[in-house]
Amino acid sequence: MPYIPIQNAWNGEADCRNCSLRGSVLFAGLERGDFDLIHQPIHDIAVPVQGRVYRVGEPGERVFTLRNGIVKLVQYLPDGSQRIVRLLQSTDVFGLEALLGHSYQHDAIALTAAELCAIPCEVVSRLSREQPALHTELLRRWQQALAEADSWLTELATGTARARVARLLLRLSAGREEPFRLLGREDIGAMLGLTPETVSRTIAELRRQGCLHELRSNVFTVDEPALRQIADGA
Amino acid sequence: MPYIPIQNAWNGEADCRNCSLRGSVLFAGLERGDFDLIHQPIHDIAVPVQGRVYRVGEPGERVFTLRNGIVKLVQYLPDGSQRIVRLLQSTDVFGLEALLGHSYQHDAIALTAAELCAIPCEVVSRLSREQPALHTELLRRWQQALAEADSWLTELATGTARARVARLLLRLSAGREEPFRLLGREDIGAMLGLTPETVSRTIAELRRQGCLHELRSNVFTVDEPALRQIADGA
DNA sequence: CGGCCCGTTGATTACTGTCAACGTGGGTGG
DNA sequence: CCACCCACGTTGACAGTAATCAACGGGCCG
Repeated sequence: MPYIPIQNAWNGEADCRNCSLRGSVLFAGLERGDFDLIHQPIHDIAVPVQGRVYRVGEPGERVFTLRNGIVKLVQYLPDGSQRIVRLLQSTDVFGLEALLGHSYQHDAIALTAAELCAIPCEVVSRLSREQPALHTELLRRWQQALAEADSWLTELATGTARARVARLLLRLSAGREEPFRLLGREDIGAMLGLTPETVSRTIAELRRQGCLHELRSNVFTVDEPALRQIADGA
Repeated sequence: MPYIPIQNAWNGEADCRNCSLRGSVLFAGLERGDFDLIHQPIHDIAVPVQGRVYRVGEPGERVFTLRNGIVKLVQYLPDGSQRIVRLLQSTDVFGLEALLGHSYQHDAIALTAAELCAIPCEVVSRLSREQPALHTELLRRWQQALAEADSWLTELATGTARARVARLLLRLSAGREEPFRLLGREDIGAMLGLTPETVSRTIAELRRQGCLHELRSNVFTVDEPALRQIADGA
């Protein structure tokens, strides 16, 4: 369970002007000149599978943008059980609480190898003071996270195991036609509030019913309409 | 299930300068002069029990501050089942999505008689442009809602019915020594993802075990340490 | 090649949902 | 003002679902 110190995994200073993700990223609205205001390095970081970006309670000094890969945000209960409260993918921003001087409220752990930008809070604070566009973008990001949290609760914590698994599969396959690699059973369980065994059984059942086809080991395609029926309680 | 048009329940224009809640409210950081920038009326609204403040999908034109009472935010699944995703109390702000031009994402329904301020988005947008203090306060509110949503999921959607009910009771009694009126069994169920029957049984059991004392009908005091043990999975 | 982690499956138990009946308090209408 | 009715909480019996404990097999890494 390696904690990846930022320095060790450092790839080099990001060149935001030429960022391949500009347009969908936090700094989307900025002009070329605005980047001159950045006086602290923005790091481009590689995180291995299972690498921890930050830990709950750690003082928050940076905000992160995910460039590729999947990251989970995890919270824990006193009895040690864990719950995944959000899943992040490309262009998502996380660790926003750092901007308010708070410590991080989750463990952020990479589910796949991931690449991300670490932006010092000071940079964001300063730019957002001078650039209303960035400020609005921040609000939008916050609201997006909140909406995601609410629908996560409504969709993934309500109903039978079958319905919840179906809804999760729909989310994960979201639109794309291609097959996709499914997460580990334990992680799925932590998202849905189920045990790994129940998840495994449920997936097996969906596969037998033809809602789900396993191409290679743990790589699936979905029958979206069929899954949606189950998701909506059929 | 009356929808309460704002005009019908109008109490009069709020006088924010002399607001009894200033200090804890959204406009806390403003100076006296700032209020001169308000050119649209802020309404003080009374909402009866079960009154709907706004409806999911309705175009969002106002942000609300709860002065007293309890309001629930509800989301629905395609099969009609509902889930309460947040509970609001005095000084809480809701409907923030309106500031981004979004329609409301929940039904907001009063669980008790409630009194609240309805602030036109335009007022908040304008003030926040001129007043960094308000801007920061907005970010804080957003983050607070997000943190609440995350802990809601972790605490109230994880573990057995007993543990979840216990955690909810601890939240509702939160600190205060005095007895408090419990919500309806159906609402509790909608918060925890349980049926009203299971909630009723669980509460009866906690009462038999002495963790919970019913003074009057549906008015309780709690044995906090005992409840916390159960909440933490004992 | 061996061990280990992970997913799968079975058997059993515990828990929660469902359906139904009953009592009570509050509100309505006569 | 009283009677009635309805909504809500409670409880019981039962069915269905998920958790638990245990065993097994396959793939991957050392």
